Amino acid sequence: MSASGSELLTPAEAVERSGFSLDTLRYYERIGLLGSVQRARTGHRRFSEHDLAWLGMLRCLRDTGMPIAGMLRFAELARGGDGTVAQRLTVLEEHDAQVEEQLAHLRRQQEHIRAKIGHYRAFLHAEGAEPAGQDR
Amino acid sequence: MSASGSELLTPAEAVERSGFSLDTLRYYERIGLLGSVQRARTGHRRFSEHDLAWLGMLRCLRDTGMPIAGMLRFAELARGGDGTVAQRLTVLEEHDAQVEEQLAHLRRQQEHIRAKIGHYRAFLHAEGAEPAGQDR
DNA sequence: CTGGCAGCTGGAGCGCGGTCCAGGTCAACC
DNA sequence: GGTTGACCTGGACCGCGCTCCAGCTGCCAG
Repeated sequence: MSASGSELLTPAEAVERSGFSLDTLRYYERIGLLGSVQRARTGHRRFSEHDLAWLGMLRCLRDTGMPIAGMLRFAELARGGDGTVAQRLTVLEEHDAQVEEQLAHLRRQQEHIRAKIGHYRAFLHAEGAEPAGQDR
Repeated sequence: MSASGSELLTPAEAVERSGFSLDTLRYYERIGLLGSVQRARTGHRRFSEHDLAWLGMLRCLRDTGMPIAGMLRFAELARGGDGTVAQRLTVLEEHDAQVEEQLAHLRRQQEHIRAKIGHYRAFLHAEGAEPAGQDR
């Protein structure tokens, strides 16, 4: 706890830097995704760089489709300290595999979309070249 | 029993082939994503191959993150016939671009996850090699 | 004739992930 | 002293995309 007392961010700054809304930050704290945010004397939150880094991790997990329950599990492990690193590693490895699957699935579906696009283009091309009837 | 002068599928068959639940098929029909499914005399649905193909398209759009409202718009265009092909093409092209963004974003986030995994591995490695140290 | 089963309908309910709101506290500035 | 503005809290509410349910019909097997 040696931090230079000045590295703390106001809620507004944390919103800006994390990209989460203030409501979401409060929500995450409430459900335990974000532990023990410091407070100013007034009761206002003060986010540390550490908090911000953790929020970056949460964003990453969230954006790759991990549900809140999963993030919560990860958060609890993280609170468990160094002893849980192996478990956290496992969680991330499994999640990484799921992300890989997502990517593959997305690419496959994208191919279908592109095939359809090609089909539509061909149709329009044919129609333009051979105006079978009336325009417009 | 390849009866099938008409190739119509029962609800159960449609569920199996489309991968959507029966409730979802009914829901899609209700909200207008799936127009005019035929009925047997008993009132039971009979899905055509055409319906199944359309459901495939819907799955593709849904799985790539298009919201129901977007699919609905696409469905309405599709019901509009050949005259809407150009608009449908535009919709799909835009959607394809969004899928591309999703892919890029997912890949970026995956890199972060992998970096973290690397970090954890390094930690475990160091700990295993040099068990006496305390850190933090 | 009797069951059982597949499917029907309209409508209520759910899980997720936030988002919004009323009512209040402090600090600072005019 | 008064007003503004950032932030606080607990709890209600929301939009999405289904999912479930009660109560019913019709068909086929035994």
